Amino acid sequence: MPELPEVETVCRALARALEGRRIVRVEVRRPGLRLPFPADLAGRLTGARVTQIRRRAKYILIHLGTGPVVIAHLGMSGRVTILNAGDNGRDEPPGRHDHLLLDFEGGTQVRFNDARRFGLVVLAEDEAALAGHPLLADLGPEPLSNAFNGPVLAAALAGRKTPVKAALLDQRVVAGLGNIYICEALFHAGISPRRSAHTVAGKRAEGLAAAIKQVLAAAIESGGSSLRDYVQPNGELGYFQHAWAVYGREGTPCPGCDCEVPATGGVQRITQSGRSTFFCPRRQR
DNA sequence: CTACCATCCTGGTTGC
DNA sequence: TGCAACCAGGATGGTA
Repeated sequence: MPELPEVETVCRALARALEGRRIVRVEVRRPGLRLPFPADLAGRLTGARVTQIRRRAKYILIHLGTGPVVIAHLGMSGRVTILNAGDNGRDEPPGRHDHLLLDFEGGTQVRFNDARRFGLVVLAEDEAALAGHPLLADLGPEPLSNAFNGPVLAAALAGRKTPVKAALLDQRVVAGLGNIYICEALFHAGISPRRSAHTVAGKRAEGLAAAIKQVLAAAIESGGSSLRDYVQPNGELGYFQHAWAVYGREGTPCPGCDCEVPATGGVQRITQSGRSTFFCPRRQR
């Protein structure tokens, strides 16, 4: 589930539920995920008050006043559930993949669940150390910010011979995109995922930057995309998956030109960088 | 420096 | 129905 729109949705829900509230209990249920949990994670968080929750790229940042900043990433399968006092399941015991539980004053509990354990939860010492943290230091611009536009994108792609699809997966080019939204943005921009990255310049880069912003904004508006049983932290389904033009739609007619590519009968699926790419070879050049 | 590949893990789906 | 193979939203570290 978690590319930028899903992480943004999670951050907004966490901010609404937790900002201003104090952590009263922390349960760490395994040694770590992709990275080990910080030493004494429970001790460092217990008693702290959440001052602000923000997103950077696909990272969730939980600010604790003058204390450390929690840096969390959902990986491929990470989920966050917010359970308020009286909610269904609030008193159920944690499941096998509920690795971290945070209890807040007022009875709210946050569960960090991650079946595949590709996610992570680490700490930056304080706000001053955040930007320079190794996980964040090399990230490219936020795609929805003014710092990201056609010329900036073109500059980041210049000199790269790799396919533009692969370049966009590189978080140093632009932060927060993943496999799904790259396919969607390339489709809306009419650019082939196979096109060499450095040839996306000028007007093409303008169009791609605009398509990225538009697709991400629309997805956030829809609460993100639900894959499998992904739900927002409040239990609601995101529904942007119904708006996908090409992702997961191999063999269906291209919704842009309504063409049926003779060889395959519509949207094609290829493998790039070991991942599935979906596109319309007629509309995307 | 770029580019490609394997790898970390579990679970759901597909195909025989 | 059973079971094996394959596939999945990400990121990194090694090798060429």
